[in-house]
Amino acid sequence: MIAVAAVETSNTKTKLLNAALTAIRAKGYTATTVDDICQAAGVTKGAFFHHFKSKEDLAVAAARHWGALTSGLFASAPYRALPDPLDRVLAYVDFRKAILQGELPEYTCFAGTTIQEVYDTHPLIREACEKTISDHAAIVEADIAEAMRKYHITGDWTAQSLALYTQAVLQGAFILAKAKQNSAVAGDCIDHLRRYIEMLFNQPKTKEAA
Amino acid sequence: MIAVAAVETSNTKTKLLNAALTAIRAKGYTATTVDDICQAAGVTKGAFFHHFKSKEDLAVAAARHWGALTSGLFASAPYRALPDPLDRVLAYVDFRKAILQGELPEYTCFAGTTIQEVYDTHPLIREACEKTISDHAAIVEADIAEAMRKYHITGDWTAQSLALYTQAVLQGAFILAKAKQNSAVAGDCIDHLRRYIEMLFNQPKTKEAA
DNA sequence: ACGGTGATACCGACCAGTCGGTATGTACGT
DNA sequence: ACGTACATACCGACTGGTCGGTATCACCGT
Repeated sequence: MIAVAAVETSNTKTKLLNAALTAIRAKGYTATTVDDICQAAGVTKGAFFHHFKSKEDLAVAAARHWGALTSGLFASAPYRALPDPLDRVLAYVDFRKAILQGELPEYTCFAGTTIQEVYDTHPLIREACEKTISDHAAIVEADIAEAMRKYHITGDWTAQSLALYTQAVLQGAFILAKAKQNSAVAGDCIDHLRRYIEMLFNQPKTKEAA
Repeated sequence: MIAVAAVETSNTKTKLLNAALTAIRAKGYTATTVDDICQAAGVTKGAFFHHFKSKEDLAVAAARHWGALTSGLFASAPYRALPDPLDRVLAYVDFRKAILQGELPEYTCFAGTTIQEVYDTHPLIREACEKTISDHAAIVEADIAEAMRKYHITGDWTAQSLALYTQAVLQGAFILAKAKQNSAVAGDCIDHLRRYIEMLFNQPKTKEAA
């Protein structure tokens, strides 16, 4: 009962959040109107402003929602179970490439897209988006750091900078995919990223290695 | 006389174009109003619509203007005179890193920023931005291809894909810089990119195909 | 030398529509 | 009775774009 009630009460809110993610990824934050989101979610404006005090407030919540969705997705991905940390890093990259399916607004990053647009005008949204990117990078960083220890890799770079680099490549790959309207160019970028990581660790591995 | 007249007549237009580049890079396309641009350029709305038939028309012109500005910048950069193509590629990367000065709207890419926002809603703007990126990448690609020939480098990647990869890294680096509001993270990304290129060209001269 | 003509560049008040946000009302579980 | 969760009607500010008008200049027939 309580659980059902909780689901019921958050249903409208979740629908708004999901509608916001899709709409903003397709049209951008400013061009997406509150009415757009309400219509996509199938609720009225009154419901919108019942759950969010402003459009900006929704965007901040949507960024957190995005973080929760993605962290769930990666935490439960099969590659997480690989015992070798380097395998996990490379399988993460492969997983990111495998995700490039469907239409652009479906696989691009809400946080990266939104930050570009509002970093200077909406500090709260910027912070929320930054946090989802940093939190995600931290997970990759942990595997990289473990792999560096295991394989005694040292260089004039850190696990953190490499983890952030992976995110930069992905974000940049999305921009090229949007520019050229095809995901193949993004896949090529991810291939380069994988090759780089293999070279850094001096041991090319095939996707089947496990 | 003719030249002076030409400069005079295009002065207002150029001021609008430059104002648009700065404003849109800082606030995004949709959030930037025609009045914003007019005020920044110090001209009236009448002048704006005398030179551009719509806001979208201005954005397309601004993208081309951006392409002209950047292609001039890189064509006249000192590194262009280096005799060795691989030196030119690496010096290009160094140059991109050296550019990371001042405030974010000053060194980020108009084309990449704008594409993220309008790729799905304004095809003409998307095309214009895509062209500036592709044209720029083509210059890098030429040096990469020449370096591959000179050093007999072959791999399961092409000069074109590596050139596009450099652009993806740069675009992604800008997103991280905006997210974290500092340019150091972008510099670290460019360091990784440089290391990758060095490694690709330091491989054994003949490499077996995978 | 000069008035007429047309083209270009620019001005700024104005308009019709849109946007984020609010005010008010209602249905309902407790 | 009362708070939560919506729904609907509406508002004022703002936006992209228009339109009638002005200033300047080159050109041209007389």
